[in-house]
Amino acid sequence: MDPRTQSRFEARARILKAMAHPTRLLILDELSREARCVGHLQEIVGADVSTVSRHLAILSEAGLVTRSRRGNQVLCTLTVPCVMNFFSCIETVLQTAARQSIDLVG
Amino acid sequence: MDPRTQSRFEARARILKAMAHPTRLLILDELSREARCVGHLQEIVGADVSTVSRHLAILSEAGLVTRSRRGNQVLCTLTVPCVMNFFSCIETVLQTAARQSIDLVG
DNA sequence: TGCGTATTTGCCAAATTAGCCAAAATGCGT
DNA sequence: ACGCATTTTGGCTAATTTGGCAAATACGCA
Repeated sequence: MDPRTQSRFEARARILKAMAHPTRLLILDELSREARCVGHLQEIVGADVSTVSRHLAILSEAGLVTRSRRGNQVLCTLTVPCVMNFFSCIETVLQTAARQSIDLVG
Repeated sequence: MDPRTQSRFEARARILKAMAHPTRLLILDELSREARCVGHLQEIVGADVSTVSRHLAILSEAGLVTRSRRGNQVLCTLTVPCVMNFFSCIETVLQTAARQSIDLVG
């Protein structure tokens, strides 16, 4: 395969991989409404702060979230808001799957 | 956290996780153009057939691809074409990241 | 039934991921 | 400089993912 094509798919996969975790999706969802500091996100997520910090590092590395110091704390911002649009499509996938299950049963 | 919210994010994450692999993205990309059998996809991917079959199983389980027997072979179809739309947004993420790198250097 | 082609599954080793605790940073206020 | 609040990193373990080979399965055809 064309190595350029190869690396384009790898780049895309890296971003999807960064999103592909319930906690990280929750974080993205929250940040799509408003920029938040790590502590706030931790409350929502309900896991160890270190865990949340690691998730944020992953999102940051993928370019989805930007972290900036605000004195004592770190403010997290969604860099590319459009990522949330994808979920309307995702829902379609889920609904299609559900409908097919119903078809099988009925 | 609300368990209903929890499981909604888990469902979304499962789908993203299924997409989050270069080979599987390549397969989805190919299928977005035309339905293909496993052997054809294997040629494009260039990995062991068993590996491709496993990737297809993952995509199928996520509800992204449907597999149906056509005599000797298995035809793979993209169930929800809109998944490919996401990539325009992904490209935005990549470009934003690239632009920021340039800003840092320049 | 037996053969050849197409696809899936069992099994295994290597690599990656996720989560927590403890420890280190980072920055504010005194 | 010191204590306090906030965030990140080191180190560890358990679980998951990936990929290939070999074996099994599914199907069409003679």
